[in-house]
Amino acid sequence: MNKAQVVEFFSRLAADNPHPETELEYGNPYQLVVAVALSAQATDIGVNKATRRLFEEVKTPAQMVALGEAKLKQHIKTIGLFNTKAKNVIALSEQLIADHGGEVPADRDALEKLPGVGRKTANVVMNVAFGAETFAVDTHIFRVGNRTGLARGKTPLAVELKLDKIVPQPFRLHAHHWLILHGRYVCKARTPECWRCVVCDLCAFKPKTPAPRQRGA
DNA sequence: CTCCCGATAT
DNA sequence: ATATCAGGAG
Repeated sequence: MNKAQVVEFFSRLAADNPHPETELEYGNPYQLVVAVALSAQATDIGVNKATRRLFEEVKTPAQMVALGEAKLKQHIKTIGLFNTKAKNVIALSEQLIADHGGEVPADRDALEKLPGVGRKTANVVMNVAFGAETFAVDTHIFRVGNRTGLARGKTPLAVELKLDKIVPQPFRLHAHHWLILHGRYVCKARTPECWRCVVCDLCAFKPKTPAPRQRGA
């Protein structure tokens, strides 16, 4: 995909959704960190379902530590990997209190030192909470980048670095959300819905099954 | 590379 | 029944 095509790619996704946002629910940067940490290998809908009640009583690291690991597990029991996530969230909260005065650091390296926070989660927090032009490559972006030919790589990090090179202004701030939402609702893992994709003509992927017959159309 | 792990879509 | 879901750590 050449430069003009990349611009066209994002122009269309932007026209489709001018103000893309995360679908994770949170009230402050701390809750965002927790929500994203909980979202590994789980759906945003499933995470929101659990955090809605949790975040009513827990808004700070201190309140999370006070709640305790056992009660936290009960809150997030419906999310996959809940044992390790509960342990990480408690430890992460303790570390925020000990090393950062209970605040979320606006620093990628500091974020990555938090238990349960890797490069992808740190990139999400930097982008959503602090407006940094980061590219958080999750399962959706990894798939969309490789499938379309926009940004190919064998690892999420490789795709991230590729995106950082090729995505121009004024798309850099929201590129990662445009790609995620596109991957979640159109360029799906199992059954990509190419017949209603706005960038299908720019895409390297050619579906074997055509658009389904619509009733009355 | 393996393990972690419930809910949902296909 | 199985693949997939805003991954990270050992």
